[in-house]
Amino acid sequence: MTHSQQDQELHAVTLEQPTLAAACDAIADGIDREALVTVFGRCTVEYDGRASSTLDAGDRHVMLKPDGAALVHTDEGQQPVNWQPPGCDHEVFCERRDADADRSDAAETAGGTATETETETETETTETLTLESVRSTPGERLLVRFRNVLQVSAFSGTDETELALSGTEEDLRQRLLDEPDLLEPGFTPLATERDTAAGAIDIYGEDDAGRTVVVELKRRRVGPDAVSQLRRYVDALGRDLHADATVRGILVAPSVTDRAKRLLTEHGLEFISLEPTAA
Amino acid sequence: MTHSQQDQELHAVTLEQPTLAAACDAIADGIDREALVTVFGRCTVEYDGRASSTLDAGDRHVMLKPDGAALVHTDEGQQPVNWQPPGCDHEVFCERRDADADRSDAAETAGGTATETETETETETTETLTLESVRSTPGERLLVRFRNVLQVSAFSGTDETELALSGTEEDLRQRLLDEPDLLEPGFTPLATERDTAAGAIDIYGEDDAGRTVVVELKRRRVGPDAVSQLRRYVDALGRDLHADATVRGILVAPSVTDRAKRLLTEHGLEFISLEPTAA
DNA sequence: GGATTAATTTCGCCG
DNA sequence: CGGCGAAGTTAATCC
Repeated sequence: MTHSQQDQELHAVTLEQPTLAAACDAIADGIDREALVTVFGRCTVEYDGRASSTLDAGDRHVMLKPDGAALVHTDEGQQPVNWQPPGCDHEVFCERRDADADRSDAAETAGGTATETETETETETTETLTLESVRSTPGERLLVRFRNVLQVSAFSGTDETELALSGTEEDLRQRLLDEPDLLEPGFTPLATERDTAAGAIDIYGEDDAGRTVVVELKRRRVGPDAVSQLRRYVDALGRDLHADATVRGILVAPSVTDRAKRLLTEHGLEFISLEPTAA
Repeated sequence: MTHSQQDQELHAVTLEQPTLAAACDAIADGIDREALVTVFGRCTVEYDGRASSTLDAGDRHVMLKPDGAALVHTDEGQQPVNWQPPGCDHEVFCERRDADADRSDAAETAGGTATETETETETETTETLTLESVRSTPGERLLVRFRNVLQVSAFSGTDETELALSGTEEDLRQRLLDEPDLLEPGFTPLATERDTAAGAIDIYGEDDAGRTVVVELKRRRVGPDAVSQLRRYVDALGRDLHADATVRGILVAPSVTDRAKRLLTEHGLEFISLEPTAA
């Protein structure tokens, strides 16, 4: 438990307004030490892998995690504008680079007089700091190129705790298994995750008349997709069992949309309103 | 265009090892100035809203965005361990708080001698820095309580750019519309997003024999859910049109899983392999 | 590693 | 604001 405790000791190293070379060293050191590294500054971003994307120059916050994840955040949105999943190798390097290569904010100079001769034809070279995160299976690559870095930080710490979450579909399942009458009086659960040719049924059981019941659980209000899912299981189970067997399909969720309600009716399926947690 | 340019000028303010009071002031100031604020330190996290969760003390990186988003990141994973969507109000305050309230790392003291009398019964009060992000519709609240703050930063900048992304389902749709023969010779697209009682069809058209065709597009390998979706649209369209109309359903994707293939066959649906981008 | 499905999914579009 | 479906979804679980 105490091995490499020094590496995980809580501390943070920060550089403000560093030169690109100094930023590069600090980032490389942070990656080596398996710290959580953040970089803030003006950058462009390129991604290529499952899809492809480019992002022109803007001010963004980049986070490199020791597990290989990379996150590029703008000042808006919960989701990063670009990212890389855990399992990547992070690299950082400085290079002299032709400034014309990413002239992303040069377009704003429109409307000038025709006599303007300020078209910059000389090849300005600028130093650039590049972050590269690569993984395979599937092969994908993220490139973040900074021309200005305002801050670099490397954070170390420990987090051995696990999130305790309630209100999930699993909670709803337990609630129904603990009190099957919540579905309807006489319902008897026989199996969970029962496999069919179309996938696994959440709860498989029978009603008080001995009819087979397929229960599909959703932790929140459901739409047409959940109805299709239930229908798929009912169909498959009907095929798996004797052809003449009656199979009831019951969707359990807090509520359904109108369209879902209609689809349920069309296919002879039922709905029971129930939430993951009581009260 | 130049209004409040000073507010958006690129800069970063950082405090290292601040007192909780100083951290509180800096965070409050950053929120006021609509900066992107980050806090690193040891904290506990509570969430209550669409679900509920608690997280014991650990070292984490918290980001507060000016649009109201909040992100709590550990050193692992692409996803934040806790978060709040855009649209929240961020608040920060310091308070003296009973240390027993969250004694989350006191459990590690096991294995001591039986004569230990160090059980801290005196009520230690500790100053605590609390971040609170709240929104309504749906009502949900995130609480992050720090007992130590190692760093606070406030970042300002501009990002007017938009991500240019390719390899999406929209690309696949355009590819098929530009060259309908990629589906099959003689296919004629008639509409996109054609509405049915079960939802909108990606591409609606007819084959060279005049039969109605429903095309469902997926940018990547598909499983049973996509087959269900296609089936839903074919069923609905069959109901919408004359009862005797023949409706073909074609799934277009790079590939399908075995189970999906089986479901397609069972329901008389077809599959064409095609990727979002050529080559 | 692939398949399947949940998720505090998030996000965008549209009525 | 709610409904609906895509997403470079991510993440967990099972095989």
